[in-house]
Amino acid sequence: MKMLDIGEVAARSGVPPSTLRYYEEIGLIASVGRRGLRRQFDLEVLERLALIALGRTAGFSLQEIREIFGRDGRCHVPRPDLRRKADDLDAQARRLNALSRLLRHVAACPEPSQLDCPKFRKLMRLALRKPAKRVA
Amino acid sequence: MKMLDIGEVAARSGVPPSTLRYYEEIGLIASVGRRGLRRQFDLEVLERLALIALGRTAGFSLQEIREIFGRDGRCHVPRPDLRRKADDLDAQARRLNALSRLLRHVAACPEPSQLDCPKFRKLMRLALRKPAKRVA
DNA sequence: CTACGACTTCAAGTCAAGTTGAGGTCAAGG
DNA sequence: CCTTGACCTCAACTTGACTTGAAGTCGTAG
Repeated sequence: MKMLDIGEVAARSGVPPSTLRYYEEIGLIASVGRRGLRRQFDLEVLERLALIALGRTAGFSLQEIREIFGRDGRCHVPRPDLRRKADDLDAQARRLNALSRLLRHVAACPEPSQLDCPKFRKLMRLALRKPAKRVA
Repeated sequence: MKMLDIGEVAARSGVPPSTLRYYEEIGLIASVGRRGLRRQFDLEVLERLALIALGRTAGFSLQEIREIFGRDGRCHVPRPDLRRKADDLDAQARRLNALSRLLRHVAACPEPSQLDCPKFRKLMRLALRKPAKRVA
């Protein structure tokens, strides 16, 4: 089985070695062993890192990600919680879309102050539906 | 014109007074004056706070938010940048949707280890399209 | 008048998520 | 043999976003 040095993992994933060590320290990834001092990773870690990056951009903390994609590739979160998180993500996605439309409108609108533009205000009310609450 | 004490703003917005002072300090919101020592805010600040919350959950830093919805309600970001940010938001929204589907699948899938499930792997590849890059 | 509660400032503390640096190990090449 | 480069550890530092605490200032109610 092909093993990767930390440098290789860094090169392929774009995640710096210092961060990979940190992630290992907090139990977010695992090396499969050492060769001398050097950590060896197998290719699977790359998928895991991609998933971690994804979770991060979705606003999950590293702790949450560890829970959701717990070491051993198994998920230790009860199913209803997962579905709730999925709902949160959907709501969040809708907010992002609304914000996106808002930004596009700002980019296009000639109105001197945005707050004076009725379309802006309408888009904003729309973006603010679902009061933007962080859910741990 | 109705003015609000910091405590009222906190009560109506859910943002604690300490945070409101902090936001004022970094120029993210402005009070319209003082009565004695006390900051007075007008109602507009509530909309601004909602917008800030929205921006935060979209992953913008407070600095970015300040640029985008710059003091005076005007935006000081060049239009192409705004459109680029909007594109980022759309991409991000798509990733969130993919992640949501992934979570829902995990909640439903009986496969002992997710990595063994072909549907999981497919959803994951899908979620990972657009390599999840943070754009300042 | 004075006590209370809601505010004020300012400095320091906290937390997550890393990064940086000093000093050490090891294998391979010249 | 000895240098070089890639790795190692561990502690300390950084940044962003707040929070906390001590000490002080108001204005209104009793």
